Amino acid sequence: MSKELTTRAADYSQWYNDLVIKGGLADYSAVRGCMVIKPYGYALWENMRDQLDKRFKETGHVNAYFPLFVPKSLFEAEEKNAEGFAKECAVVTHYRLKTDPDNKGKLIVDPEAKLEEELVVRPTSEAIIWNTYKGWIQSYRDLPLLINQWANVVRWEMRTRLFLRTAEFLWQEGHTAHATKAEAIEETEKMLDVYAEFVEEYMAVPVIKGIKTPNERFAGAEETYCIEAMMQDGKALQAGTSHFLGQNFAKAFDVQFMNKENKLEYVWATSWGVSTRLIGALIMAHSDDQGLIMPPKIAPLQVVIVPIYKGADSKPVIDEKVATIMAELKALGIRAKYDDNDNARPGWKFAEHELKGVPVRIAMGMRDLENNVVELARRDTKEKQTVPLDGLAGLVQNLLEEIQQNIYNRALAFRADHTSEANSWEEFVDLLDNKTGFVSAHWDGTAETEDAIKDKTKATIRCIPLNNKQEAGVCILSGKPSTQRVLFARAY
RNA sequence: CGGGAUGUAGCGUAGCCCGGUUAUCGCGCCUGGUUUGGGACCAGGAGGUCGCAAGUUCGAAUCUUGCCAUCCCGACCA
Repeated sequence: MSKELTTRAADYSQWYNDLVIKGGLADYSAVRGCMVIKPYGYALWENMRDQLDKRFKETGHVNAYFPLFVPKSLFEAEEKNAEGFAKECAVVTHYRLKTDPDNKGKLIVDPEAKLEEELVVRPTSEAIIWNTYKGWIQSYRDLPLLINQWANVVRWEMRTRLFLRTAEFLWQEGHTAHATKAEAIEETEKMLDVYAEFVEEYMAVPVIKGIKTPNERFAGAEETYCIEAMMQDGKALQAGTSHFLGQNFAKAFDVQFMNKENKLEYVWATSWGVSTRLIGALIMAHSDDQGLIMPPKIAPLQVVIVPIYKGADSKPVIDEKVATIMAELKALGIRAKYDDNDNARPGWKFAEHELKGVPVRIAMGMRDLENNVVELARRDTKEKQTVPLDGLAGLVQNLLEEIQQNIYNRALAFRADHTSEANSWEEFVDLLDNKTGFVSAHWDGTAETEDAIKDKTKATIRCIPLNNKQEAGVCILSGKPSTQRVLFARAY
């Protein structure tokens, strides 16, 4: 079969790629490091985007759109931010092509059409946005400014992976300006909560909320908050970040406001983002060797109905019954499809919908029709049951909720199983190598130790969990005193 | 970007070492028929710049060089 998947045990990376490609989420493109998001994958993204967008708006944000290009002089204004991204920027240097005089039918960059100032293709939009905010903010009455944009960004990565790290990706980036430090920090934390709630409740992926160490901090931020998720191979994935930017960008772009006391002050900033990388997290957190497993709340398709018929006579009878079921499902807002394509037989359809991760499948044949029942199958456990037609829609609705909860619980249990405490270096290394997952251990708080641990084990500090328990201990590597444990893991 | 591997029809592949008729097989696709409760069967058919570009040769899927892409390991990666 061309649709055969690599198993997780055989080759986890290949399994992941197979799911993305064969599950119809995305395809490789003609551009290095860039992918085509196919309709099924995009439908998933749209569902995720719609939920997030709703929450952003509920928390007082509005959407806007800023340019793809950032003049180099603006880009370099905030030094740390510029430095952090410099190595992965695509840069536009010319604005015209012309026909090659030496090679008919080919085009060359017109050397006459060199831009006076290079344009950086945004790897993130702080620079262009803060340059704009300068003109929008004069008074405390203009604050807070709470803006989000849905956009694409480009980061010229050396090594790319479908959804997890592509040269171009889709995301949202919130950029807010506040009158006080406290309010900006509150915003940073609020948006982290929005992310955590969305990822847990809709994507059914449990996350750890925490803050990054200075080493792992966003370039130009005072503090980076993050949510960290765990994949089925025990590796961590940063699922979203929310940054408290202090006054760094306000100072770099000279954004000041007049406060109530008629004094000029620099504004306080935040930025926060999640990307199509979340789709990678979704895949690796839930799916199995048969294919994708979509959380019902954001699944492009929640229910698929497969007719089983012998001869042309029975099909119209089934069609009629299914039309009723479809109407009932749609009345409850359930995304359902009647897969009556005659080219494929039922067994093929079952396998295909399992590959695509459709949460619930309903099969209906004459046998069922006579007994007024259908076969109801759930993707997460592969369990099948025969249920009466009466009250089917309600039952399906409950089942969708149960599946959502079940895959969350499953991921949570996996994470619990793969979260350990290490109290010695030997134990630490052993856990990372053999148990994988998060390892909670004491760290002396220095960047040197953090780097040394990374060099020796490839594990990084994923975060210092919020509201972390304070306890005296000694650093796993240096033996120096420590006041708290931090979460280590190998990560994507 | 460094090391390794791979690239032959939509997918998976044989052939490559040791150059030589019309590039192998399976799945998928098209037509017709029979089918349909876990990836159907029969018959007929279409589909190939052998990743791309140069080179060596009378002759290149096969040898050489460069490039591109994917995977693995590293570096890098907010």
